[in-house]
Amino acid sequence: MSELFKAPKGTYDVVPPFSALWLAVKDALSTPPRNSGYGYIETPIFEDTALFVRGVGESTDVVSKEMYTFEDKGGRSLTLKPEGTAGVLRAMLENRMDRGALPAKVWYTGPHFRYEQPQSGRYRQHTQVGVETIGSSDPALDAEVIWMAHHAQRNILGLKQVRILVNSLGCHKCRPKYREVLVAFLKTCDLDEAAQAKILINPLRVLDDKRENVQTQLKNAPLMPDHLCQACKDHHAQVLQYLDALGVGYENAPRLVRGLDYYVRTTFECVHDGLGAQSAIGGGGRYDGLIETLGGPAIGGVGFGLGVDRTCLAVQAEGITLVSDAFAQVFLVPVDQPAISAIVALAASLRAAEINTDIAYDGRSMKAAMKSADRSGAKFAIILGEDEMATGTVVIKDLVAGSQESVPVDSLIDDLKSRLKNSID
RNA sequence: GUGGGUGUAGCUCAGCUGGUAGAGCACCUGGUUGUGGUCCAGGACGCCGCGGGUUCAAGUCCCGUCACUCACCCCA
Repeated sequence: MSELFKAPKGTYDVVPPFSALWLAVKDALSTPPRNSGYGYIETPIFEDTALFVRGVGESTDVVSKEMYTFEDKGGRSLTLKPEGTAGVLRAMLENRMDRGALPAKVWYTGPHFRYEQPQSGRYRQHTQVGVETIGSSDPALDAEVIWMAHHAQRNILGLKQVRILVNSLGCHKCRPKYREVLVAFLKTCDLDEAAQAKILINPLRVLDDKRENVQTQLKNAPLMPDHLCQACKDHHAQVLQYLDALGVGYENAPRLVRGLDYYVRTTFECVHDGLGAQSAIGGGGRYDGLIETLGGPAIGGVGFGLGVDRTCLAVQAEGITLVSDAFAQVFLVPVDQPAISAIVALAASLRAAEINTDIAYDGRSMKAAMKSADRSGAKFAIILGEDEMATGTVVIKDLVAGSQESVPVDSLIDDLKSRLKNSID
């Protein structure tokens, strides 16, 4: 026997029973956008490398060292998408969605790829549910996006240990001025090489350095919210006011910075306190200016990306049960060989009637078949043998109560439907 | 990219100071006539991550490597 293959480093398989949770989480995260006027969009898993270089920003870690870039047989440089926004905006522009009714709002889900050192909650392939909106600078839209994340996490999934951190990063007018003030301050600090390098690339990122010796030095650092221009200040105040009105509990996080260069004004991150170091289960913000950078008109946009993998971890960390582990509602047990073909046919008709049905295979003993029935999580076992075939009946056994009775096979579907309905109440 | 930890049956793990492998759970089969979840009996399943070295002898020591894991960094 030859050696088994393993999933590539930093990747994992979504398999039962975990996959049921996975699907439920994807469904939950996409419910608010589906209820808020967002259309579904699906874009290629790879794009021209230049799209990310220009869109996400050359100075970001994502672009400078984490991209899966390759050349295809036609000599094109392509990159597996490391984040969702650039590709979706490209598609919206290419499909002229900027010319129609604005704002245009879309949601999407799919895998993203980053060449990183794997760690708990950090993978080389991870899945996000995201939204992007273009064509509005209304702070109500910023608030809507944040509310959707909050609603999905807090209300639909029932997560309790999530916090939403909100900040404003200013705009292309006020940020450069603030940046100078910040750099001047940082130069007075005693920082190591890594931090010094960040001052040159993006000094704001020094602010969210986790190391204690760095943080203590930054105690009196100038903060962006205190240096916003009037327009940004007004916008931010509006967003916060809407969030209050919507009942979204948030924390002001004046040091929150995101690693993607395109964010402007509103920036937010959803962190979960039960996850260890990789605590961000979602994040997003406004990216006015990015659409122009990608060749589109001078219109604004806001969006978010919510991590499916990390949200699953959060759900598990809180011990929340979203889905039952039952694989079937009804399990068919043949008593003897002749009953097997009858079981196969009966299963098909129950399944066609949308009753979740499974059967025993391989002609094993009835005891083994009953054991499988038990394990399937089904509420009822249907037993069929010689006697039943002769009389046109089947035996329905309630696997929880242990009771059983003989019923006519003709009315089985209706019978089961009412029994299943009753057992839910 | 930088550090720490771990790598033994499907899963969780035991295996003391080196002498060619164990438990629990899970799985399969039985416990006479067509019945599960409890119980009893039996059974199958291990290149002890991989490669090299030391040794008469290595799961056990040394080196390397890969993978997993935790943290920095970064982010979902």
